[in-house]
Amino acid sequence: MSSSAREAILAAAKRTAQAHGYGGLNFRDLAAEVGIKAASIHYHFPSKADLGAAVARRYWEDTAAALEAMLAETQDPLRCLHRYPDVFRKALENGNRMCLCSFMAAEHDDLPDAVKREVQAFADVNVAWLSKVLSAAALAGSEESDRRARAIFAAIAGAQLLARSRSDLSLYDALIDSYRAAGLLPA
Amino acid sequence: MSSSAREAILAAAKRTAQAHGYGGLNFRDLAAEVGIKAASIHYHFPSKADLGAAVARRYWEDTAAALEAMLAETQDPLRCLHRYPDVFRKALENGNRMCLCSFMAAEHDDLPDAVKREVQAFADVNVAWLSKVLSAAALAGSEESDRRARAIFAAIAGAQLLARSRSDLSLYDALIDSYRAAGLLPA
DNA sequence: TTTTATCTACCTGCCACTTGGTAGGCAACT
DNA sequence: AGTTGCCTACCAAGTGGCAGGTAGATAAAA
Repeated sequence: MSSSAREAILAAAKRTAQAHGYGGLNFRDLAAEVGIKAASIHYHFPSKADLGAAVARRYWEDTAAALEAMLAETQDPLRCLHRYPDVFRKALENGNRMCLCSFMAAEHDDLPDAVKREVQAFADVNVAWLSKVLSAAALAGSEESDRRARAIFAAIAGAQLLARSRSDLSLYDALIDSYRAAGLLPA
Repeated sequence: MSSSAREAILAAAKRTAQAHGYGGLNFRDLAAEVGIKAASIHYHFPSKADLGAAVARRYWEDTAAALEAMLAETQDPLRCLHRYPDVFRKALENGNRMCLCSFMAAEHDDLPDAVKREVQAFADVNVAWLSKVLSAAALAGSEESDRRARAIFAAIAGAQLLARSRSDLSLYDALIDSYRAAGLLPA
């Protein structure tokens, strides 16, 4: 396997960044987790910025693929919309982690430009998908669906953040319920 | 002035933490900003955890006072509710910063317990105030108002996070508008 | 078929720098 | 005399990153 180490590094870095952010990434701990030496990571990712950008890029690529797969599978926009919060729920289930790009959004001022771009791409991917699904479900006009999509994305990110700060998964569920009750998400 | 340095440290630490989080706080830079030496900060705050907790505590105390003042001044719950998003907008206006406690919520796993407690207190203060105002405006039953308050708080935190990641203040305004259009916030 | 060269993927060892924190001193005020 | 408030000087641990080496695979040249 030529790039198994590279994949292992990406996977470990993703897990770490979801719990400790970009600033929490460091070559030594990452190397120990993968089972190689710190300097070897520089072979695959010359600088920390390269690593961070690669992790964030992989993150939104995976998310985009998962969302498209969900849509292709169910063929039901409303059902997809209903399941969308589960995407963010999974991170909380997995050791009270959070969306890598939400964390990095907070760290915005300290991110290399290449990383910032990937973080924005994650938001773009989510908003575009939500907008498409909202339109398909005929829940909003094509102009309004874009703004609604952004609102849903931001609200869910906030719910995840609040739930994480309490280590309380049920709080996340309650917040999603409240969004539905308030009309932000379809009931 | 006995505690002017202490106050200056707290103020500088607040500004820094709003842009770089708890992890971004460091004694050297803080001292330089205040005009004293790094070691001197340890006189006022023995450890970084003490400093972080003090900053977070002061943050929610100030917020609580500002919210109560707003309520006392206008005497109009609906008007207060309408102005609530401005509290979070101010951080963005001030150098694209964000709520100190939202940032620290992301850093949850790396926070000393004392800091975590103050971060939670900030959320409690906001939710309690919102809940009170919602009830007073007769917009929700006393049970429902609590859940609605949490939803509003989380959604606004998410909006701030997203707007910050784009350095786009108008995006924050657009998101608040969308929340109103969707019925999460009163129009 | 042996030799030479190149590439991959990793290693050891080091460097300059930053981190939070400590020890001890000193001058002013009470 | 004791306390307050700050200082200089230092430290151990950790940071990202770099220079240089090496074992093994591949492949072209002799």
